[in-house]
Amino acid sequence: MKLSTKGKYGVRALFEIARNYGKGPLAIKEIAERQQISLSYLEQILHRLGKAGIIESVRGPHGGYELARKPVELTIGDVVRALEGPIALSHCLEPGATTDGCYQAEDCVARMVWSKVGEKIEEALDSITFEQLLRQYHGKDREHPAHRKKLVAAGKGAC
Amino acid sequence: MKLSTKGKYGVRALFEIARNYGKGPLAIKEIAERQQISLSYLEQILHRLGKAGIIESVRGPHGGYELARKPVELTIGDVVRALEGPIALSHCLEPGATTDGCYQAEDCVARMVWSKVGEKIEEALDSITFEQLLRQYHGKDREHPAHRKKLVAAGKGAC
DNA sequence: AAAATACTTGACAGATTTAGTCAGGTTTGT
DNA sequence: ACAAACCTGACTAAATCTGTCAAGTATTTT
Ligand code: FES
Ligand code: FES
Repeated sequence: MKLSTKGKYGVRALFEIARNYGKGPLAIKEIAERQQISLSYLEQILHRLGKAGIIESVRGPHGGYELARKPVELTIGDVVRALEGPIALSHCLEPGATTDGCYQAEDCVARMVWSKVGEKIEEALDSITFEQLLRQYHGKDREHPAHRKKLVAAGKGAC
Repeated sequence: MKLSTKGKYGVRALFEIARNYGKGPLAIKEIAERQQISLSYLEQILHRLGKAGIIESVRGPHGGYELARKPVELTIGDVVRALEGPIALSHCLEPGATTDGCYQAEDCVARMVWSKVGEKIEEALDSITFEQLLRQYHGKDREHPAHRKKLVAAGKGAC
């Protein structure tokens, strides 16, 4: 039940992009430095977010990435789904799952369990918008790259 | 955001043990057959559940496993925690996490997010008891080993 | 037009985790 | 004593994760 770094990095990167909302695109290099994420890896992540319609890219000098919608319309759930795939605790609860290799419906005791829990997770993820994050973070500007760098060097724990 | 087979098999195995509640121990071989789980692998799983105080073992002939508490006092959350470790979306939200390599507290934007979501997940998991599962399953006895066997052979999807 | 900036895409590899096997051992009822 | 049944730890193959790398394509500034 851990999140992969993709999801965690994605939220952190989007947080930076969201902070820049309304001020034009933010360069990927800038994001990578502020959040101490490998630039090459970040490219992969941002590309996925682009395909999911969460961010838009502006090419050429002074280009970068910007939010495709207002922070209030972007939830953590959107990001996690884009980066980690659909929230389904079991394979047969995924959207396109076939009946083959699966009890489906009332025959399967476990299905109801994982389905119910999955719904709660989505609810929780979708209840948090980037607007809220921005508001919560307003003013506090203590997450300096240097600090983050030390953490990443330590190896474990960064979220 | 997938569950590992440990968690899924664990719930299925415990479901069988719970069905036998009050009727003495159930042999591991029996469980493995009914749920089509590899016997050797199941040993690992049951051992963990034993260490977690969820089941008790009876050794010797006619031995087996039985629930250590009443089905109404056993939740899916107990099982998942025992088999997949503490529910913590990020490493630094685990119980014994140190401050080293981690912002902790209000400095970290992401912390609140993953913490809040984690709580909701625990809530959902802990709201489902095996009593409920037994009740729901009462009478329906259509999950035959043969059927499950076909599913497992199919490779994907069993939950 | 050329150069600079920045995004795009796909292949690849090392580390880690998962899923499962195996080979013994120990305990206990008959 | 014997057999049924659990106990334990080591081991491995496969999958996934976490990045890296290299060679593109697109856009804007000068
Ligand atoms: S890095 Fe540990 S709380 Fe965020
Ligand atoms: S096996 Fe697919 S719903 Fe349970």
